[in-house]
Amino acid sequence: MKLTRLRGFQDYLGADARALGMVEDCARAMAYRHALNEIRIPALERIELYERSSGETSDVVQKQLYRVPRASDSPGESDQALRPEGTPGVIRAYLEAGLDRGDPEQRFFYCGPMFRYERPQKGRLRQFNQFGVEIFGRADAACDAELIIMIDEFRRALGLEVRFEVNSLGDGQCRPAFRAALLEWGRAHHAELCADCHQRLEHNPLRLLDCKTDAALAQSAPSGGDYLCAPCRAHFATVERLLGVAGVPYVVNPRLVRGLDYYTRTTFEVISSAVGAQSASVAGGRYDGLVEALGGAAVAGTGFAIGVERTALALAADRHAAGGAPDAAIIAIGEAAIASAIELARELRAGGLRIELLSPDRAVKASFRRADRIGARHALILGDDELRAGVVLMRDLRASAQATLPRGEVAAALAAARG
RNA sequence: GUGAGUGUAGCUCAGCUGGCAGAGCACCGGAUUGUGGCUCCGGUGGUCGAGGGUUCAACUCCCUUCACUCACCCCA
Repeated sequence: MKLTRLRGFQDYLGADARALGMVEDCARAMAYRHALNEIRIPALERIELYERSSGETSDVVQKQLYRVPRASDSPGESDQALRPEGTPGVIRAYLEAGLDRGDPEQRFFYCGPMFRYERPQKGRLRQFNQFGVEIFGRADAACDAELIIMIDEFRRALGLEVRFEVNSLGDGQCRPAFRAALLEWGRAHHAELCADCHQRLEHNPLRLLDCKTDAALAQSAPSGGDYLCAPCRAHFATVERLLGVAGVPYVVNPRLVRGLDYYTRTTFEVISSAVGAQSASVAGGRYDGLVEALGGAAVAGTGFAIGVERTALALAADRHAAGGAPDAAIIAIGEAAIASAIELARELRAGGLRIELLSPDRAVKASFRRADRIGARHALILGDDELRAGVVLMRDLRASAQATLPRGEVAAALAAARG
């Protein structure tokens, strides 16, 4: 029996871990600029929360939920699950704080791990991180546009080339007609549809539109845009106009759909190439019916979630290859020098420098090799001679030059070398 | 849940028609007793995923199984 990580769970080391940190840092900076407030919510919630937001019969609740027992000695039916996404938990917290009746307009962001029991593939793990934004109490199209513009700023900061796809799903007024038209079309073409589409016809007719088996056939299906009512049409037109003014490079994809009824109007995804088939690195949209469906007041909602790992996959390697390297590695030689080296390290770190104190057990030659290996810009040698004279031997490992400096001048010299 | 591909050193991989288990990188040491990278020399490191079968002989062929990867499904 080997102790390996579980299927669908991942370790991140070195540059891979730095890439995730970079994505999260960038997203936090974006959230700060847009005056969003952090919300921290539990990873474990009642299963009922997800049953009510996604539907008891949905695949998500039926098959993909990580159900956990209350305690190891209480077998039987579990009523709690690890969160598969952030939105229901955020709404639950929003309602529990009474904000829907007190102060309904709220702007939140959150970041953390989500869990879905699925077959892993590229860009799809059983534990993954999402950076999410949820805005409540804003029904206007400007809010939808600003969310997409926010993501555009985020991806530009990371230097990512992506494609924005947007669509409008309509609302309770106009969607039923579209759905009915799709059903009718599906029944008329029943013989031509693939086996998967026969399932979709029963459970989720909107998904007929993104069939991969016969994309040409799906093209001939009714298009949602033709069924939008006047208010939905106006809303979407405003979103498009504002995106155009902001210079967001988007395309309208009429086949971009969501399965559940509380999704309304604007929906969007950010598509990254080089991520594999799971190419949507950000997904979001308007969900005006969801707060009410979870027992709150009729408050509009809109938001998105960034897939942190998927975004990191799309990052160019050179964006995060460096960054872990210390300004200096300290090599202490001899018993007396160790305490002094620790003190030197403290002084330098206090000045904001990145310092690694190497093991004094290693041979000097091996210490230099180590300093080089971890990418240290400098090696600082502290032995009996230097100790006596109150100096440090500072070697520039890139330039292969070295000089003896008074201890007090080392920090400034290292900072200067940072450039 | 379905399909395909891949499992050999820490990593990336080679291994022919079945005949001694290999390379590069990494790591450790030496050439250089307080000086890295480059070079040279040496060394550590193997359940060939696992189990079974065929054979004088299996990393190699056959069966089973497990794991990983990609894709489908799904994607709230």
